[in-house]
Amino acid sequence: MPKSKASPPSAIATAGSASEQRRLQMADIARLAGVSVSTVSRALNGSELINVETRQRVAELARSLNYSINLGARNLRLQESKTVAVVVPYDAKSRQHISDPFFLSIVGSIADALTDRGYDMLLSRVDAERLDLASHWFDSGKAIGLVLIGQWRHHDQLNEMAARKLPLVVWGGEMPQQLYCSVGGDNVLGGTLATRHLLSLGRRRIAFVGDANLPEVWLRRQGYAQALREAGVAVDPALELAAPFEPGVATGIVRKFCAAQTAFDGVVCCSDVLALLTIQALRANGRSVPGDVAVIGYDDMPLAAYCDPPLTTVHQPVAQAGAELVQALLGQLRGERAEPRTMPVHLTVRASAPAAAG
Amino acid sequence: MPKSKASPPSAIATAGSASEQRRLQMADIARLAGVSVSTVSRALNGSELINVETRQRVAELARSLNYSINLGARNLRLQESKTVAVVVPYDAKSRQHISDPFFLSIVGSIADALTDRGYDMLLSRVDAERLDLASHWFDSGKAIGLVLIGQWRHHDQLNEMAARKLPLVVWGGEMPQQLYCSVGGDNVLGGTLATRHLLSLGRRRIAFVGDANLPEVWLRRQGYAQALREAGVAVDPALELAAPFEPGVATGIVRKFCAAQTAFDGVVCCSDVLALLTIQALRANGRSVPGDVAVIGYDDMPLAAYCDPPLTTVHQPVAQAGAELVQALLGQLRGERAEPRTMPVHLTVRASAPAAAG
DNA sequence: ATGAAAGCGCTAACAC
DNA sequence: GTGTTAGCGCTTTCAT
Repeated sequence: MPKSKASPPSAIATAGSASEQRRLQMADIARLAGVSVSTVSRALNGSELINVETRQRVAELARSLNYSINLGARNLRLQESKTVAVVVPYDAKSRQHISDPFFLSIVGSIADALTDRGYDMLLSRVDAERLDLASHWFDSGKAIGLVLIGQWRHHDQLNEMAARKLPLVVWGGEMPQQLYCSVGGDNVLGGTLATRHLLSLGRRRIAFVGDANLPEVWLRRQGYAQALREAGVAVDPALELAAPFEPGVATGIVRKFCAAQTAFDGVVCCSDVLALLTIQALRANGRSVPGDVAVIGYDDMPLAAYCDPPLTTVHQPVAQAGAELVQALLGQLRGERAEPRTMPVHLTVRASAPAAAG
Repeated sequence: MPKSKASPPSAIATAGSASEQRRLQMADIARLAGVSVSTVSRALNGSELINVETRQRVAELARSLNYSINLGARNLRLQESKTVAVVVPYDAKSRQHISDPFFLSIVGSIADALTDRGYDMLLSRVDAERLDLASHWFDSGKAIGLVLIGQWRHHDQLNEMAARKLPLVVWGGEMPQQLYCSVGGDNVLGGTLATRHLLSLGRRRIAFVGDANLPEVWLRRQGYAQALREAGVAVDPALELAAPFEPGVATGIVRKFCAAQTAFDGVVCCSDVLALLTIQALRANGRSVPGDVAVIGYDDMPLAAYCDPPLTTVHQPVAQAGAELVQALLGQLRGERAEPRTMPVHLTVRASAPAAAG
């Protein structure tokens, strides 16, 4: 059985006195203030019922003793928990953690949005093959809902989770027959903008680098193919390279592709990191960027402007992303129907695929 | 008052049935299994006291209903909470969030270490000027301890927090008269290795870029100065540039420095991002890297190898960092005296400051 | 305006 | 081996 209720006087001594410091609780504050526990509770919650003078005295005492309400107990009583779980999938097979700067930026953006609204963020990783395990955070009451970063290959698992009425929002692309709420950039538009830009530079042999098993990449490829068709350029499967986001795995694949005979004068990459890998591989083969091959990245990560060459890239609305994701989740919790949301993206033109001359 | 204990039969229906789904609890499982709540509790916790057959039946039932123990209630009862708060300070003045790839890598590393040991991670940001506010997570019982990423300018606040007996570990450098437990790379060594390398390339006018108000940078500068002295090169204050980590603020400062008359042929930067900024500024001024100026970064961020030129940089032990930080924190919680820990670093040589010829 | 008491969902000592 | 019961620290109804 836990520590007995009785406690030595030293328990209420100021911080740092003893090495065995019992956590302060309302009863202590109540005793010191000469009021009841309920009064302390009300005072600390700013209840109008309590005399202003008493309220301030209690608040002052609590602050001076560094007392904070025990949120576990409060939440249990109130049946709520102001905590959202943010889940970053990782690839267990390649043992590669998802450390793409873009995903980390999204996490930062969510952290901000949650903080603004007074929520805490529980950050965890989950095997990308078992996205459904993420529901644990909800089932155990630790979090009131989930934000998942990316759909990966498991559109189906996500649909099941949504069917289970799990409060869930996913950063990713909007797919046909989707039951869950997704928030993401307009991937088709992104693919189109990048491809059109390369076409406007006179490039005709345009490669596409990214794993089309992922919904977001699949959509970007739609945009890519569409832009090519618009321009009367045939889509050539030989120019499509299925490279995953993890640099460790992608490096070899990209190098082999760039060293092969396949001729191309432009590349649309599905992340800035992939663009960087591609540029490096091209140069290693004596091809210049953007001279021989113009390269476009995706995400517009914070470092994109500081690379050499600075990356032309599809800018994703990271700053808004957090707010949108959080808003969608909280809406769902209020019982609103959570519609998927696709946000506009734009092309940020830099040196790796500069503006057309003239 | 919260929902009454009485509940309609529908409450125990399988997931996804109703839109108003009450959370399952032990009492439900107990009723369905025809046993008492304590039996369920024991069964789910794998107590040897319970009949194997009963235990499995209960476990099976719980799993099939997607039941998870309410951790809030469990923690309240057990007086523990398997949650660690990881706090990333941000610069409120410049409104710049700390998004340096290195700090994010450290967060990832901590996430792994915590997951391995069965702990959850509460990630939050705090104003770098008020690091002491981070204690809230502990005081409120949400977390059993704190991991702070970086000391920033507030060695003093950290000392106070430690004096208050807060379970706390800080990623950063070990300073004189330090009361808190720090874990970090050997910054003096890092500064020395970088500087010596530049000296070995024949460089003599070596600049140092970083804000020496930060303990880690201060230590690196010690190493820098020491290496110069060893080589009989005078330390020239004109070659020291106080640039902060935030790219937004640093960019202008670095550009001005590179555009000025000050002559230098080597630079030690205190982060890879600063190195990138420096390289860009140098090139903008018609100076080549590493030809005219050899540049060394710090951290060896994941992208360092993919930049152009790939960065020579001081490699920080990120992978170990999480494990060390977590181990130190848990040790403290077991009452062990938490000694600061300094880990070795090494230089990763790449093209921005290549190996000496021959 | 304040206090007494019940109970949030769980665990574990104590019965049997 | 299983049930009964008393709290963990808090909020809130109800009584004063």
